[in-house]
Amino acid sequence: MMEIDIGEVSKYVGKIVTIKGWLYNKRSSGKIHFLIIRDGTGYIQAIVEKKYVRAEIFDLYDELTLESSIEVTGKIREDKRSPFGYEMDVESIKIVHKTLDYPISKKEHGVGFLLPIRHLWLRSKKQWALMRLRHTVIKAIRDFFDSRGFILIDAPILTPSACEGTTTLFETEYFDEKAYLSQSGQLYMEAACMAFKKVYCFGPTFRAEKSKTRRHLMEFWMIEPEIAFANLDDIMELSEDFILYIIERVLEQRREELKILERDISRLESVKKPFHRVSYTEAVNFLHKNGFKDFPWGEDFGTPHETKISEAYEKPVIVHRYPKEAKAFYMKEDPDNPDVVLCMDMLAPEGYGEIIGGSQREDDYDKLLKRMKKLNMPVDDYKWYLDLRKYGSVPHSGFGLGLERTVQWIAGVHHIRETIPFPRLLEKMYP
RNA sequence: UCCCCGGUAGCUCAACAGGUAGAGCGGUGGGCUGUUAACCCAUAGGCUGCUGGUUCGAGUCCAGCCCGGGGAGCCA
Repeated sequence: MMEIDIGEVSKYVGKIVTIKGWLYNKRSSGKIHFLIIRDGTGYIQAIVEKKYVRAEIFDLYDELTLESSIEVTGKIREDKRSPFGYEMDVESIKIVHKTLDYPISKKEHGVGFLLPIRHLWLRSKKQWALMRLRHTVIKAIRDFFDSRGFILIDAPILTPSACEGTTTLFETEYFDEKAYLSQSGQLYMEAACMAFKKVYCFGPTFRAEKSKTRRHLMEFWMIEPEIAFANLDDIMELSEDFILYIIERVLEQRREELKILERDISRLESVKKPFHRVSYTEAVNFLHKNGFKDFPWGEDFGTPHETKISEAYEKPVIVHRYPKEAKAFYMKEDPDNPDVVLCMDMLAPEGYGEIIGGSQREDDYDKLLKRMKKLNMPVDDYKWYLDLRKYGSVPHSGFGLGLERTVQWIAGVHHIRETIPFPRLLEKMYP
């Protein structure tokens, strides 16, 4: 008997095949039973009619509980009445393992209930769609950089000190030394781009901030490209192409999943080049006219400000050239205005917040050293980083994209915790 | 750390102005030959988060505590 994946069912119309999976739902009208089966690759409705199958097969319906693992054999048929377009006329059913008291029912559940059973929640249809979407976003990210000649350079996860010095880090032990879980691979990418020109890293990132919002995770995945001889304009351009590439791929390959997620696809289709670009100063003027008339120039934007700015546009918006004092030490001063630095943030539309943060890096040894000293940074720990400005320093730029924030926006889900298989939340890491 | 909201059946929620604790789903038993979170009938299931207070009477009002949620800060 031919065994198939449900995802390939359209190739087997008229054939008798076996499907191995789990019972997702069942319904009955007495002499006809409907079994909704999922196997991880898709969903199909299987029909068990009393007049066509042996009594012991027909009666198995009563024993079948939701999420029991089963093997079903029958003929595949196209049928508009099926919620999935295809059906199987069942000839035989084998119960592999009978599930008792599966906790997730067909009605809605709250997160307090679902999070501790994330290992089971992943089987639900919305989570199925989300993880498949996430997979495609990751694949698109790798293909984008690969197709443009970038080299993947993995950054270390155990690091001796903070990269940016602002966020709280997870501390651990490295033999007799203190070590921290990486909060960014950027500094290492700066070293790597001097060896490979165009590089990127894609790995987990850890931030021990006590953030308790629907946009924060303690552990998330970040993609950080870094390019030698690139300036701020170059990476703004790159970030646009990058986001467009991801959106196009998702629209091409994940229509079904977006439908399950009830995503308004027109919002994604309207994302076209060029994105809106505004300077920090222009954004502050905008805020002054839109409900934040006392916002002081020089302060970093908070969430309400970012939301206000992003809601003014139907596409992502890039805000560039923030005040120097509000930004990280490594950002290059704007030669046209020493109060601002050559940096950029990309804000997703619909209030999903910052998905990209990037900058041109300070490439002047003396200026960087002076800045680090002014901020009381442990300069000795950064000797290797300063070396990059000592031996053939060049202008270089890069940015970081938050994978889960991007998936959250594309999928249109309310909370970021659903965009990663096993979310690490504030004081919560089970399962 | 601060602010706001919540905690009632296994789950999701209701209970007006303080007056015997309710529904849907899930469970159990029965029915139905095209169901779409199927539906119909019957049935079991409760220390209303905890402690104390006000009251003839508290799920409801008050105080304290515990737990959960999401918002600020910080960021992707």
